[in-house]
This record gives sequence, C-alpha cells and structure tokens, in this order.
Amino acid sequence: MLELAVLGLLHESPLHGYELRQRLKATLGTFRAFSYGSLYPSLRRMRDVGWIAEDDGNAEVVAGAPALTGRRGKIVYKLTAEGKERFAEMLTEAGPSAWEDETFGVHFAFFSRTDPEVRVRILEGRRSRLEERREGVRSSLRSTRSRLDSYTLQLQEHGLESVEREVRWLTELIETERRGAPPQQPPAP
Amino acid sequence: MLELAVLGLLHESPLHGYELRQRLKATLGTFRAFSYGSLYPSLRRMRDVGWIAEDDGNAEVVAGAPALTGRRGKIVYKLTAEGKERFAEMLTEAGPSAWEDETFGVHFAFFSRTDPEVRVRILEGRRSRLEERREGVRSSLRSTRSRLDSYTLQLQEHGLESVEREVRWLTELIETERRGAPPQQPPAP
DNA sequence: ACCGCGATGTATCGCCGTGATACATCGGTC
DNA sequence: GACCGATGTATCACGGCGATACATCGCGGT
Repeated sequence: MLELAVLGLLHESPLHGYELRQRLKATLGTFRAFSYGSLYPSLRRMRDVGWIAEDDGNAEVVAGAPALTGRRGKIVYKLTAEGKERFAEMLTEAGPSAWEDETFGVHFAFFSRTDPEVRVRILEGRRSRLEERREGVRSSLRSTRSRLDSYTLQLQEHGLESVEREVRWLTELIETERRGAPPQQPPAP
Repeated sequence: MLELAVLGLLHESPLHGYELRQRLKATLGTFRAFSYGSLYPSLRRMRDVGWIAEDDGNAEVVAGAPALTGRRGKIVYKLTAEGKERFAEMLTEAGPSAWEDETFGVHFAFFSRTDPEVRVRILEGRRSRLEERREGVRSSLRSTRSRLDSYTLQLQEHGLESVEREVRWLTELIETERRGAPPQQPPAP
C-alpha cells in the first residue's frame, strides 16, 4: 500500500522523507494522506529488505565538523534493482487487493506505468465492488426507509449518490480504455 | 467514535453484538463499516467502565442444563444511566473531533437527537474543513497540472469534484437548518 | 546585529480499526 | 439425518493516524 506508493514515487526520482510526503499528498490528492507516522517506519523496513537504499550522492564534502556536531542532513532514498522488480510485480497484480477502497487510488495513480489489460481488469474489479455496495445500500434503504429519521435518510442517500457517481466515473474510464487510446493520444497521421 | 455510535444505537433499544453491527451498517451506510474486531473489544471496555450493561432480561428459565453444557446465549446490552449521560455529553461537543472524516458521519447520524445550534456548528465546521482541502487540491493542481500524467490528473479532478459536491451538500443542509425546520416540521398552527 | 517564526526535516508512540480466522448454534431443505 | 447458510461471540497481527518532540534553515522586522 504505502510501499507501492513509495516505490512508485522513487521510480521517478530519488527523494527524501519530507519530499516523499509532499508528493504523496500531491499525487493521491483527497484520496489518502499518509502521515510520517507510517512513512518513516515504512522507509526503514523497505531499506532493511533492500528495496530502497540511501543515496548519499557525492559525499565529497568536509568530513570533520559535521560528525562532531552530530549534524543530521537529509536522507535521500532511491530505488534498488530489487525495488524496481518488486514495483513491476506489484503493478501486474490485478487481484482484489488492487480495488479495495484504500488501495485502488494508489494503483490508479500509477496506471501510466501499468499494463493496459491490467488497468481494465482493475477498473472493472473496482466497479463491481462498488456495484455490490450500491445494491447493499439500496436494498437496506428499501426495507428500512420508513423507519429512518430524516438525517439518517439524508446520509444514506448522499452515500448512495456518491457510489453511483463513482460507478459512472469508472464506466467512462473503462470505455475510454477499451476505445484504445488512454485519455489523449491521437493516432499517428 | 465507535463508542458514540454504540451508545446512540443502544439509546433506541437494547441489542446484542451481531444486531449492533447490522444496525451500524444500516445506519452509517457507505460511510463506515466497523468490524467485529473493534466492536466486541469496545463493548467490553464500555461495560467495564459502566456505560452499558448486560441485559439479562427475564432470566426466569431453567437454570440447570444450560450451565452444564457451557451454553452460550446472546449477550444483550443496554444503556446505563451513566451511558445516557455520556451520550448526551458527546452530542453537545461540537469541536473539531466532530467534523473530521471518520467522525462526522457518526455525529450526523444522531442529529435528530442533537441540539439545533450544535448541528449547525458541526455542519459549518465540516464545510470549512472540506473547503480547506478543496483549496489545497486546487492550488496543487494549478502548480503541477502540466507535470502530471493523464491518470493522476484524472484522479485529482475526480477527487476535487467529490469535495465540491460534498460542500454543496453541506451548504444545502446548513440553509435548511437556518430556515428553522429540520427537514420537515411545520410550525404549530 | 539579533530575535522570532514558519517551513523544512527526521523520528516515535499509543490508539483505533480492519480483515482473517476460529468456533458454536439454529433453522431450513433435500 | 446430513448439510448449509445465517446467526452469534471472540481474538490477533497488522497498518495507518495524530500528536508530539526536536533540530535546522532562511527570512523579515526592529
């Protein structure tokens, strides 16, 4: 989850923790935050298993004073070969884990590096997931509508509309995918 | 959070765990699930601090065989006086904790038992929370739009529209509240 | 020249909720 | 009379969150 996101961002360029978090926010947007409380431990774990490494760049600078003062500089991470492999693997996995609430957004964010067939499968998986949920809400609403106070009803209906909207969005995306060209890409003249 | 929800549901009628979870799903809808993994421990804690109690109803039945077989029946919980107090207190708290993502839905679900002024304050708090987020996304979008691939862009814009929709919904609710009558309630003739 | 302050930067900790799993009972159906 | 899905209670490892701590940097104000 977080790991996939980190791998994906580091795939573009080496980054340090703070930057990583900014990019996370900018890339995932409203969808998910990811606090430092999960980011730093995650970075440590990924470093320990060797998917990422500290990129000390060119450490040709003075080697005396900094050490004495306990000076702590930025810690820049970059992908290792293993990390790249792992990232590629993760992008081909189109199982349920790819279309759950928490996961889908991250997978989607890296769709431009995902195989077209996998993309469609994930989008469809996500859609049926939401369709199930929609039916659940609908039937629950049918059977309990009269018993609910107006606020609860309001909440239910707002939720239902959100899901419906999401389904429409996915349907459009799927059609676009099927049509061949991902968003814009006019055929060569 | 879960505690508020449980208190609110038990306020209507005594329930056992399984039922509680069904009601949770039906009441909160798409908004939040709450698994047994949090429900049962929470019930235990709330019982320990005395907000709820096991309602053994009329235990006038046979007292022999069941005990011998280690028979485990339903465990029905009901609110204690303390629990009712605590619930009332929670409903008057209109702080940031009431309009965060995870919390808002639960508070909203019990609006019919919440003071009108508190309702408006929570709705407004929620709205400004979302407006902040919206501005964040917008400015991040303004400054990075050109650098984003079409999928990331798609995700951003979908997220932005979701937030905008939510804000509109809240604005309508606030206006309805201000107009006096919570959804339906004609003034006495 | 100095102070303060907000942004940058790394890190930890307790809390809460999830999803998987286990296990037992009950009411039907074939 | 055997099976099965719904009902019912419970636990555990795991992941992420929010608060918090602390240090540095660059900047504007006086």
